[in-house]
Parts: sequence; structure tokens; C-alpha cells
Amino acid sequence: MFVVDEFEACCVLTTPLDEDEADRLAHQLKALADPVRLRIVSMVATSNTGDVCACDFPSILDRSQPTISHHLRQLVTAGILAREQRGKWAWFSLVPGALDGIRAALGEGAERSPADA
Amino acid sequence: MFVVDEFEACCVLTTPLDEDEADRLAHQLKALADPVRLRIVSMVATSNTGDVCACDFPSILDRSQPTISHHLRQLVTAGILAREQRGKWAWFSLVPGALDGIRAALGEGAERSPADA
DNA sequence: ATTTCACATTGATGATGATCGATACGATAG
DNA sequence: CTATCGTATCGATCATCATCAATGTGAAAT
Repeated sequence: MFVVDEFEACCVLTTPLDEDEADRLAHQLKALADPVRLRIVSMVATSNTGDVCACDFPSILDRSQPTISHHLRQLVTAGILAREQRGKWAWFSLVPGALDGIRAALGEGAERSPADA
Repeated sequence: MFVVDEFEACCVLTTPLDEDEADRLAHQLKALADPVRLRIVSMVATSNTGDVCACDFPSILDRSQPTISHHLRQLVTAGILAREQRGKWAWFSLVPGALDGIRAALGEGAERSPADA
């Protein structure tokens, strides 16, 4: 319905992500874009109880307790993990739908074929 | 080789991401976890020709040409964008299935219900 | 109350990264 | 060949971040 043609060689697009939307998505992706945090999330995701005690991470992931705490805080802040205090232990579970939102955002532009077919 | 049992209060998991796998995924996610790169990818993804000329990005995204070039290189290196030289311009398109792979990895652990149902 | 334990916060450090000016490279136009 | 234009690379800078030792906090046990 438009398709520019008064150019000699460049430019033909429709509307992409605006700046704010890109900032939000980038923030969520950054929370996941770390090997330690990915393993934390996958440990929680594959736990058969649905949650994992914070005390498990340092030994399994070979990081100090403060480092693990740092990563857990980022994941909670990003809305990916939920924290529950149980006795003197902290348990973490996946926030339902959190990863689905990110996946959906990535999928929005990934379906179309490259140029035609 | 895992499944601890000499603990008093913690730990119940199955196998999550191993270190190498987490490194790979983190590398891919890092390539996307930047507002400028997200907008680049979305511009390419929403282009009705399937590709975008590098010359478009600096003005639209308000970044210098070297900065754009830097981001484009990261996206190509990560296997997300493909580069094609056309005359003296460089055109970029989505690598088919690249984002799908990332989405699938995120989805692997996102389906199960929190604890039970 | 005191100790103990689990976790968070602080402060510091080294690494990574986003950004741009300057410059080099490569292709086209003259 | 020379000039021009699009893009990549270089070098530098400033910000962000992963990491850990030390310390603080808050709850449970004695």
C-alpha cells in the first residue's frame, strides 16, 4: 500500500519497535542473557516441585553466595522469578507467563519468509 | 551423578541446562538484549522486502554509522542477521529460524505449571 | 538473650560493552 | 587513475556488570 520508489537504492520498511518498547524488551532479555541466570531459571523450570531453595545454587553453579543473591535479585526484579520466604530459607519459582511474554515478542517478527518464496 | 540427598531442608531437582549450553544461549540472548539491536532486528523483520539497507539505520535509530556497524556485526556474528553486498550498499536480512531457536530454548522450561495444577 | 544460620547489602575490582571521531577499505563513477 | 561514497575497523572513553570478601539483617534454635 505504499512501498517507496523514488529512491535509488535503499529504504523500504513498515513500522518496527518504538524506542520505549525496545527498552523494555531489552531489559527483560538482559535479565536472561547470562549463563548463571539461565541455569538458575532452568533449574527452577525443571524442578519437579516448581521451586528451588536459594541454598542450592552456590554449590551447583560454582558461584559465591553474594553472586547468586545478586543474580536472583535481577531475575526477581525483571519479573521472571518469584521469591517466597519459607522458614529461614528463600525459595524461588517461575512467574507464570513471564517467559511466554518474551517468546511472543521474539516471535512477532520471526514468522515471515525472507523476501518471498 | 546428581540428586542430592544428604541435605536437611533443601534440594529437589532434575537436570537443567549444562554450562556449555547456557553459554551458547546467553551469547545469543546478549546479541538481542540491546535496544538498538532489537530495533534493527524488528526493522528487518517488518520490512516488506525482507531486508534493510545499512544506510537506513543511523538516521532512524539516531546512532553514528560506526555504532550501527558495530551492532550489525554482532547480530551477524550471532547468526541472527545475514549480510549481502548489493552494489556498494550492504543489505541485512533475518536468518530463517534464528529467532525460532531462541524462542524454543526459552519455551523448554516455560510450559509446566508452577507446582502442580 | 545469645548464638547460629540463611540470605542481602556494601565496597571494590576487573571485564565487557556502547558510543563516537578518525581513518582505512572497497566499490562505483567520472 | 582519481575522486566519491558506503561501510568497516581502530582507538579512546564512559558506563554497566559479574564477581567476591566483608559485613549487615533477620529468623530460628538453644
